[in-house]
Amino acid sequence: MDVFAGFHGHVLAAVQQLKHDGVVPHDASIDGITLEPPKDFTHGDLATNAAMVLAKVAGQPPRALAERIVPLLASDPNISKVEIAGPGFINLTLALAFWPSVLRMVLEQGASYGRSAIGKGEAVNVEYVSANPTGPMHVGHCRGAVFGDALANLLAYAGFAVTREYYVNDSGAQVDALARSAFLRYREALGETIGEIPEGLYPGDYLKPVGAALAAQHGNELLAMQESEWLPIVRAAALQAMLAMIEDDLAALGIHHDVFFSERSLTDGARDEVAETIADLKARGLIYQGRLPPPKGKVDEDWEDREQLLFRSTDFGDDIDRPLVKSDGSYAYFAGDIAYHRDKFKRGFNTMIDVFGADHSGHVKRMKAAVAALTDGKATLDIKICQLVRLFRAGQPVKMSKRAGTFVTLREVVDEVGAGSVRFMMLYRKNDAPLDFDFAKVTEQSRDNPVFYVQYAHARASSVLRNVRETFADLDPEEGTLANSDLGRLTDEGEIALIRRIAQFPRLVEAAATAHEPHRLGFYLYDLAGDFHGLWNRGKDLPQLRFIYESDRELTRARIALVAATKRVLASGLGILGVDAMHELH
RNA sequence: GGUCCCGUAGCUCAAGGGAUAGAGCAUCUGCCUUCUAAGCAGAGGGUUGAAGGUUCGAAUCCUUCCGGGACCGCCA
Repeated sequence: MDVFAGFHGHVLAAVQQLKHDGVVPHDASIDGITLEPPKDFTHGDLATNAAMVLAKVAGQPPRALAERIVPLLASDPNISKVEIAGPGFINLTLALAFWPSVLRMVLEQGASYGRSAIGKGEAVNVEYVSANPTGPMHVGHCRGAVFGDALANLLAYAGFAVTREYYVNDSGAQVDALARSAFLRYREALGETIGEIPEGLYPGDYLKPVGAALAAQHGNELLAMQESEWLPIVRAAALQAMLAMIEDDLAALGIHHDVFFSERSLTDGARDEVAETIADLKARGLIYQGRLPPPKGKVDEDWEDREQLLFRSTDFGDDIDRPLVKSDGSYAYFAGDIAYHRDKFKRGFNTMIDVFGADHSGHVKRMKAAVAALTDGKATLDIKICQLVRLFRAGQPVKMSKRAGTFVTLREVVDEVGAGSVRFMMLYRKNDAPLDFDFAKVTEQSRDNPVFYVQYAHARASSVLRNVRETFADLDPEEGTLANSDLGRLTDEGEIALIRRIAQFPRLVEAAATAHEPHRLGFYLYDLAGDFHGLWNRGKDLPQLRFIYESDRELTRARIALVAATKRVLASGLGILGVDAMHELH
């Protein structure tokens, strides 16, 4: 829980008092009132905008109103100074005696420090990756995969009941093409010369083992069958192999899904979920037969003006209504996707998050429209778009071409720089901004490489905890024991700054989870590492500031407690990002 | 043509509607040989693409425009 939550309560109580005194109307909204650490610490430890928010309804200038609030806050012994500043901010400076309580909390709570209950156990479905099961994962899938996984971690940490889900597009032309490709490999495995893989099929070597397995299992009996007979058999085998490969690739990045939801299962079972979904929409009056205007701009040769089954998605903010059935009578992909999201809702998810690549940004409006329509607005769908990743090698763009077979697989990237570095870099940027990934940069040992910088801080903290015994053999660097140190000995500006940063962690987790923005955690960890390294560096010139200070055992003990708390928060934060916290650099 | 995203220091990027817009790199000026580790400290550097609007307050929200990217289908 937020270590500052109690102070927010004080502010609200003060406002309540003003209402009681008739200074502020009773029905005045307090929603906009915040109490948060200011960007600039010279403004104090916490600042509230209460006076500015209430000024209008109270009919008083903000600063005058602030004058009324100040005395109501000053009585708290943990608050050493209350000031009015700028346009009407009320700045609180916390008593020096407050900070030890924060450290003690970190050390006592250990891995739980920073966990939050704001999720209230609410079920959240995070769907990510969902790459077509027709081949190995390539580097383009990396970002969405890592983003979705870290977001899921973050939400779980904030108290949501998270389900990690992968939508398997195992229905449609591309998996039939996969089956035909595998069938060629099967014939190849039986000794046939198959020559070049035809255009439109998958040429990769990764289907050879699938062909070989089919040959081992079926001998040449599939050869005698019609395509309509062998295709389902080969398709099932190929899909299974592809999914196993994908799961393996994801595991290399530390990613594991709870549910693999088959698109085919929507129509393959006893019931046709897509038909039910369309009937559902029809019952709501959202389905009609109609014509769409031809696409503007780009001339489409195949465009055919025809009457078709349309979903009235424009009622929910989409740009045009969307067709659900193709001219050959089969369902459009979108119809299945709606049925899938309807299924999520039926499974109890009122909060859904889809992580898409930039190439799917066009689907956002229609998907949100569908969810709004089918759930009467009871469910929310947030769609996070991950922009492109551009690969560089020492500043030079890496050229990739699927045709030339020079595209980089996810596995290659992970093998070269390590899962931790890949994950951190993929998260060290807002999801909706493009990202440059340089192989050279992420392995560089410098401040310029945030992965290294944060890892190094954790390793350095670990090292201090290991080494303290050499000076004070009886000093136990275990968290629970350190919590009893005389933490009031920590009075240096740099030490307080570090504690202050550590104190931010819980609220940062909550803010990042609420905004669905895991990247904030990456930046926070970089700042935290910076504070820690900075303090270390000051000990270089000033031995009396060193963590291990030979002439003062109790001060050392307090400082070791600070190091342990720093290490703990670094480890927790890295854990949410899914990055290993290293105890030694190598 | 339309939709979405982006535009912030020389470069790469931060910044829950809050105060004097912050980091790293690069540049400049000093210092330095390690509590095992990346050398450190300081300085300069900005009309937040432009113009309007909303409000106590806008990089952030709205409108229009400019520039860059992604996308547009009865594919999946």
